Amino acid sequence: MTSRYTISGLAEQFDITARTIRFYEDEGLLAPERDGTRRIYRERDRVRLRLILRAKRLGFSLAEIRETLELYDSESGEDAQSRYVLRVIDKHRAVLLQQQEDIRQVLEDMAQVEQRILDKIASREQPPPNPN
Amino acid sequence: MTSRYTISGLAEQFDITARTIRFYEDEGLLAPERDGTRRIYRERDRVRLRLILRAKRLGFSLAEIRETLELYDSESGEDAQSRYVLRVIDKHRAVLLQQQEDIRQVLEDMAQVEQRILDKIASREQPPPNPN
DNA sequence: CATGCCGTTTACGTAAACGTCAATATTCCG
DNA sequence: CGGAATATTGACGTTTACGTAAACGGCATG
Repeated sequence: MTSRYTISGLAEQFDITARTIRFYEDEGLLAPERDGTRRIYRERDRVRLRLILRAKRLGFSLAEIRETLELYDSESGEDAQSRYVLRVIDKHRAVLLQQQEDIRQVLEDMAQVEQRILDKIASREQPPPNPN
Repeated sequence: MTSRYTISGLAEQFDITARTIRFYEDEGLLAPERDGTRRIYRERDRVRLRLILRAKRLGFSLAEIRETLELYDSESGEDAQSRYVLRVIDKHRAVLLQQQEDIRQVLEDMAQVEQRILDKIASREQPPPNPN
């Protein structure tokens, strides 16, 4: 019952092409099992793919995503390695917080443009009351 | 006193290269004045550039950014045009909200990885109390 | 058995976003 | 005024993230 997926199945689920999934494998982002030559994707592959696409929507490169996945997955046996990972996490967090701020700013700008337009439309439907 | 900037000045301010700024101009994102052959950037160019870089940090392409800037800047004289712009704004807003959600998810995942590591470190500094 | 239909590998093509010269003005500064 | 610094326009190079096509294997099915 350990759910198995075919490449075209996964592609359909995530609305991407099989080519894209194979490419991610070439780039070391996925490593599905094989049934002979055929790729077989398990649940963990699906989770990974979801993470990848999420990061992509935020504008990260496949190289960045791969490195991050490797790092976070690493057992980080040694203490030094653990502390290194913690520092990287902090850096990533900083980037994400910057993005949150950027989004806030853009939403704000958009709201202004929207308001300007709404005002103009309103001023045509209902001519401005003469402040007399 | 209407502040003027040289290309290298702007480049330094935003920590990008002059090449990048010229490229944005080629792509129709900027249109500075000229003093003979030399480019002169005013405050509005600086604001525009700031917007551009903000959108870039969110992963948008220069083409998308250009279209958006053109659209939002357009006087949108006709009513139909105005309503179209409003619809586009709504679409953009949806993308940004999705990104906010993505960021939340990634931050959550990161926090889990971090906690896992912190636990491991702690378990080495202070061996676990025997639940006896 | 022929014929689709997936799936696989290999390889070349492509668009985006600059980097990197090179050659040629301009301008600034002692 | 003359050299260094800065700017400009090509033009070609590069990386990323796939698209697209070719050539082939396996299997199910009418």
